[in-house]
Amino acid sequence: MHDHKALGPLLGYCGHLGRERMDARLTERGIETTPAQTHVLLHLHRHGGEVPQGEVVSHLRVKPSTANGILDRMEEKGLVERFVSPQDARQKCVTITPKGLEKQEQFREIFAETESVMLKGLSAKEQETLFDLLHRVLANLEEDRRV
Amino acid sequence: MHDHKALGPLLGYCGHLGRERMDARLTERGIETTPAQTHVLLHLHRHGGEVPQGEVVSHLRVKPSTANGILDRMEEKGLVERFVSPQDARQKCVTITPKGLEKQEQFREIFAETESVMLKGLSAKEQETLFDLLHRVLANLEEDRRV
DNA sequence: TGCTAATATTTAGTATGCTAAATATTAGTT
DNA sequence: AACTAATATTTAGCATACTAAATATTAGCA
Repeated sequence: MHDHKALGPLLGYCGHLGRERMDARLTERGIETTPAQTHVLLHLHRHGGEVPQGEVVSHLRVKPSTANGILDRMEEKGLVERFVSPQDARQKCVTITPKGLEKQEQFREIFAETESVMLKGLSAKEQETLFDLLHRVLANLEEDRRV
Repeated sequence: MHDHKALGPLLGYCGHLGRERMDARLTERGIETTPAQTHVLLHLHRHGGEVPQGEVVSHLRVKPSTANGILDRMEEKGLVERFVSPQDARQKCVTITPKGLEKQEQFREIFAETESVMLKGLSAKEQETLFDLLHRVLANLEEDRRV
C-alpha cells in the first residue's frame, strides 16, 4: 500500500511528510503549539479574532466533538476564551487571546517556508497543473460523497 | 488554511476525503476493520502472512509505539498473532490468522473502487503527470528531512 | 569475558480523530 | 401555548498518532 502505485497512499504519504517537516520546524524554534491548535489560531486571526464555535468545526473539517476537545485544551492553555453567544444561547463564541496571537505570528513564517520546500523545482506551469489535477480529484471525491 | 491556495492543506484535504470515502464503503458493507488494521492485514498478505514487527512499523510509517498499539488491538480481536523470533529474541514476528485473511479480501475490492473514484475523468497522460508531480514533491520533502 | 552501544519492543502520558448518546436551546407547526 | 423538530455543544469511549522513558536482547570491542 505504500509502494506509491496508488493515488490514495501517495497523497497520504505526501501529506504526512509535509506535516512532519512543518512540525520539525516548529519544534526547532521551540513553538509548542500543535498543528490543530495552530490551525484554529490562524482562522481566528483571519476573522477578526472572534468566530462561532461551529465555524471552527467547518473550517477544520472535523466533527464537533473533536473541535470541542481542541478548544478545551486551548482554553486551558490560555490561547482562546469561549462565551455563550448573546444572539443564540445554543452557540458559543471563541476569541483569541494576546498569548494566542503571538504563537500565530510565529507559525505563519514556518507555514510559508514548508510550502516553498514542497514546491521546489516546479515551474509556475507545473504548479498550476498540480493544483488543477488535485482539485479535479477533490471534485470527484466530493461528488462521490453526495451520491 | 483550507482555501486550497496552498499545497499542504490541499494534499491534506484530498487524503482526508479519500480515506473518508473508503471508510464509508467499508461501513456500508459492514466491514468493521479500521484503516490502520486493514493496512497491516494487506501487508501481511503480500508477504506470505508473516513479517517481523519492525517491518510493520516501516511499512505503516508510524512510530514503534503506534504500531505496537495497533497490533495489540488486532491480537485481541484474533486478526493476528505475535511470537518472539527464534533468530533474534529482541524481535517479534506477526502472523495473519484465517479470520484476518477474510477481512483482507473484502478490503481489496473497496480499495480499488476508491482509487477509480479519485481518478475519474483523468486521462492516462494526466494521471501520469499527477503521479510524477507528486513524486517530485515527495522527493523535495525527503531531501528536506535529510538536511 | 565483560562493558558499552545499538536494536526492538513496550509502557505511560498526551493530542487528535471518530461515533453515539446526552443536554440545551431555538424554530416551526398546530 | 405546547409539542416536535432542528441545531449546537458536550460527554463517554475507542482508535490512532506522537514523545519520552523503561526494558530486554544482541553485537562489537577492549
